[in-house]
Amino acid sequence: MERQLIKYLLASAQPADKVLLKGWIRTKRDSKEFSFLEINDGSCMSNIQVLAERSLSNYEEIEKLKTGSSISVKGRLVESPAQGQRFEIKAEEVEIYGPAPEDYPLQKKRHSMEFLREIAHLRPRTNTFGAVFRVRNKLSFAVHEFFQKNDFLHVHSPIITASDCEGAGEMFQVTTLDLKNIRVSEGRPDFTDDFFGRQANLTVSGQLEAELFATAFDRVYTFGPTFRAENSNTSRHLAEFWMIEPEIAFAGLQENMRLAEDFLKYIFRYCLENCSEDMKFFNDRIQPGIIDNLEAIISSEFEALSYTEAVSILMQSGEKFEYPVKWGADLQSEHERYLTEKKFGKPVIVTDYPKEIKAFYMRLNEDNKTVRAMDVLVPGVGEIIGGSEREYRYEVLVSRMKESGLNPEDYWWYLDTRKYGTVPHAGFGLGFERAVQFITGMQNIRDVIPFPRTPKNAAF
RNA sequence: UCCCCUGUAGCUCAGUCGGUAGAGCAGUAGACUGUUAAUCUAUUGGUCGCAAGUUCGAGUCUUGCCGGGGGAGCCA
Repeated sequence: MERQLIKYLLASAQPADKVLLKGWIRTKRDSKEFSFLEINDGSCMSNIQVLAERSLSNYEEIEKLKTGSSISVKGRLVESPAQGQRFEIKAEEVEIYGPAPEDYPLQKKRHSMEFLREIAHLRPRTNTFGAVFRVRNKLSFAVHEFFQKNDFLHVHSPIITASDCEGAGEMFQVTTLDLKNIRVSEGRPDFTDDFFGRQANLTVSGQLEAELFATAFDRVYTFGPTFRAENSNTSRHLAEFWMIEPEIAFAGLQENMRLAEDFLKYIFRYCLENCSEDMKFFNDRIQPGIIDNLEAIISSEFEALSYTEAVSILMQSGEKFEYPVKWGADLQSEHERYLTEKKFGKPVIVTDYPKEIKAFYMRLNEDNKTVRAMDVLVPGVGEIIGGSEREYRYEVLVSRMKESGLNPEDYWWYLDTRKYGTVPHAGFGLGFERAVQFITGMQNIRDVIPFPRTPKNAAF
């Protein structure tokens, strides 16, 4: 007899005589002559109800089973005589794989997210995290599907990088040197002894590599782990996270904005259509209204405005901000919140920021003051995408590097793309976990990644 | 890294003015012929985060340390 997943059993068109299912007991209700076992196998949010009667040969053991135990059930799929479910299983044989003693931490009650974070090895067995990781899975698939349908090439950008300074944040060092017994010359470790013969780090961005490939394949994307050693303690930062970075050649800021908007709408719609049961759970229990919200976003146009326009809107808003709004200063979280949550109530794309507050590789505008940057802000999460049209003019890029205190020689390979057949191009970075957060309504980014890495925390 | 809040039973939490520890769930024992977070009866369970201080007396007040959360910065 072939085992069937619970999601298919529950979706059956009619009863069936012989079925086999396996899973974990979520809860059990006993009566004198029988027990109801609610079984979940992770294939869907719903449990299937199993009726186990005293006539079963091992009923005495079944009766003692507790929440968390793993079992296999052979029996009949029958229409349920009671309210609450269409089908249930009338057990004919119950095999016990592993009972769960009474100290199983996930009892049938509400647990706090903080407590569940401390038992990250068990939390996938809860309703909330089951839904989160099913949605995360589908979302990941949707990312690939969108790009593949649109002729993008997936690039596996390196995780270890030896480029001296990428400038996107503090880096984790990668070394095989014996740190307890390190050879120092002139006050510094001698990296010529190290594995790569030079200092190496975990990547903080695949963008530079994506740019290289875009000059060959036109449209590319990376989707991989990214590492930032910042001492960030917030609900939207991780030390290890997954980033999606498309890069398109023969394109500028307009095409980039269009891509970002189409992409977000596509993956949102994909989740609504393919995770409806889980999305209903988020809508009912985690963030009321999230489904309507996403649907409204899919059918509306993102608001696009320049940094200069954003500053003037903020100054005329009459809002009392903790940090004053001033042209030239970066937008604070409260300013971004006002724009996306209060003023427009939908995603907002802010473009053309002052060059002083953005990275060296962004295309300088004619005014010599601003660069073709874009940030996509969404309600609740804030910045979900950061990107730009890239500076493709060799001389301008070199002088921007020098202004930023970088040594152009360290980037000779990057500069080569501007030297040989340079082309206008653009791209952006999307924080995958922030997208999962936005879609599910989960408040803390640590609860949308299987095993979160944050300062002072790398358990599991 | 900075600011604020918080730490009491396995979990979620209450604990008044400083007077010696409490509920629900889970567990345990039993009842119940269809339950849906099943219900009903009884019941076990505590280094009140750690350390020091004030006091006749500290879960409660003070200080330090540690853990957790929220906000800010860095960004995705």
